[in-house]
Amino acid sequence: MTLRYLIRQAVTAAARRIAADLNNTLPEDFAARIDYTPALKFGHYATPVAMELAKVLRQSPRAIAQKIVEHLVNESFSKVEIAGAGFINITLSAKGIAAVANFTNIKNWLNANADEILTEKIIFEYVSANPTGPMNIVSARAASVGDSITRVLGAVGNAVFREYYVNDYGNQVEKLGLSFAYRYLQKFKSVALPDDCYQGEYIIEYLDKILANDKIPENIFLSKASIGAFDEAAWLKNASAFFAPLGVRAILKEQQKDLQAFRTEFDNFFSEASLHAQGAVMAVGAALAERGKTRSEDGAQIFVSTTYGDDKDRVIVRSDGRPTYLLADIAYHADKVARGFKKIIDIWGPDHHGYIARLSGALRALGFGDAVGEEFKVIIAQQVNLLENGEPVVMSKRLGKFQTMRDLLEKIPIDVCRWFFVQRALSTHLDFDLTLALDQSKKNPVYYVQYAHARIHSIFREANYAEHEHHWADLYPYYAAHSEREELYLFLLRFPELLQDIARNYEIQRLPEYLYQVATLFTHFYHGKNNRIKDLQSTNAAEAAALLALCALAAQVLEAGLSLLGISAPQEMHRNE
RNA sequence: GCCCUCGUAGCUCAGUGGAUAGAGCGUUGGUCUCCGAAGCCAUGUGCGCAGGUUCGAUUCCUGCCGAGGGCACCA
Repeated sequence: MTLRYLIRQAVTAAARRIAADLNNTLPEDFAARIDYTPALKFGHYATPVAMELAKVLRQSPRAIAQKIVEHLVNESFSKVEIAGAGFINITLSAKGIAAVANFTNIKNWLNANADEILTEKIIFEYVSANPTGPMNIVSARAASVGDSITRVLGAVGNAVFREYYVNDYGNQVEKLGLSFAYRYLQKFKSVALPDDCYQGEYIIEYLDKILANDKIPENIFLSKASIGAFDEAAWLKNASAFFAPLGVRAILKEQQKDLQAFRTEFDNFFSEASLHAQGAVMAVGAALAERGKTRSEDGAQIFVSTTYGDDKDRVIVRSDGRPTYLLADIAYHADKVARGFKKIIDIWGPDHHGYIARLSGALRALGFGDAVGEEFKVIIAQQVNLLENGEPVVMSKRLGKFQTMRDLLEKIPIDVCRWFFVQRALSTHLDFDLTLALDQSKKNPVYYVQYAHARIHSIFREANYAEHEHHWADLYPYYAAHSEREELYLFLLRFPELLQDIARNYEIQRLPEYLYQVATLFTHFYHGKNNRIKDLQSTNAAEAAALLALCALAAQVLEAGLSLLGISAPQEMHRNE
């Protein structure tokens, strides 16, 4: 249980009783909002519930607050008072804190709090870059954020399945095959690469690997002899079809390597082509038609997405009979529903935001979302601007400039990359300052947080402390009334509350913010005159032990938090100069 | 034309509708006989403009101004 949960239960119960006394009933899902106080002098937590209920209960906020305060006489609270227009400020007693802090290890505590939020079977799709080239910086951002959010979702008790959708079907793949074919042909003949082919040099690298490792069929294989007289158009067609799947495979493999280097794991790579092969794509089109959600126009089949708030209806089967990408995507998401997921969350690139209305409309047309607890959510990953010395970096590989996820990783340490990407809300444009990430590394927030963690371990070394279990529930008397200790301790106890919030709103940027604050509060504690553990060890061993336990809690929170962000928590820091 | 994101301190940005709006960088000045100075302390008259909803708006809604991105029977 978390402190906030304890208070919410008590305040909500009090509010219900007061409403009942006034012959009023609060909605079933009513729960009092519990906030943090701006400063400890106001208490530990605060609730504006009296002000929120003033209208519905037809009483003044202060009158309601007064009644709630009377109902909150409870051994868990040492002080409950009204402030301002009707805030109720709550100070927990040592007993109340002990009841919550009765864990001996932060990870056990996180697991024990799973009942405080709705835990669901979630499928989380992110990155899903086209298998037609190296991954770009937005993919790196989506990888960092998506991976961290899934770790948080898991940490608070959800079953999360991480999936990557591979667009290994359609025009783009055909173009990829054609690009390989032309690059192969170019080895024997001077021929220009068509404009609609992938221009990147990486195609040649992958081609050379394929030529070296795969068996090339006779009708595809080229030599100086065969190049003399042959049907180039026919050959291009065959060669494209041959190279396309091999190209996809090779590129996907490289993407997976990059993702691993980015400390991003997936449970599954889902092939779009497999949906087409099963007939699932056309089947879902038929399902939409059966439900009366489509119409025909010029031989094309059109999904009436305007019924669901879209700007215009969308083609799902072209007039030539081929399905559009949208229909495949609908089939893919219908497949997620069929697999039993209750929450479907996607991170998409900035060019896909127009797709949200039509896809969520299609899911609703198919019946998903009618049941309580079913949810489809799309988070748009906005673009990333790379800056160097304050100037935008031109995104052109041809000019030898910076562009890919791998380029980034080669230049910037992974811990810094991950931190920078999760530091800002995914839905906002991000300026990634390479100069700041590198040159000002000493002022880099990620190092500040890691440094705090390393410093705790330095204390452990100095104090000859061996890590073991602690019973923090009994130690609050050592922390109360010492502002640096108490602020640190109470802030650390918010950790699971924060993770629950992130699991609900996906705002991962709050985690680095919190960790930075933990590092700051720890540093304040560390510099406190009465907090010198080394001195206390000879004068008051029990107090020294209590402070070591506080340090251990801080270290556990920092380590757990950094780990959720895919960032290392070193026990010693070394400058690279 | 429509859609998305964003206008908060000199700069980069926090701030799930609440009590004196916060950090970092930069500036200036202090600070290592002391568990790590990647630290600490001091130093600041800022929510683009106009309405609306609300007991209460930086936060939600509408309009305007400004910045960036996106709008296929491509994927």
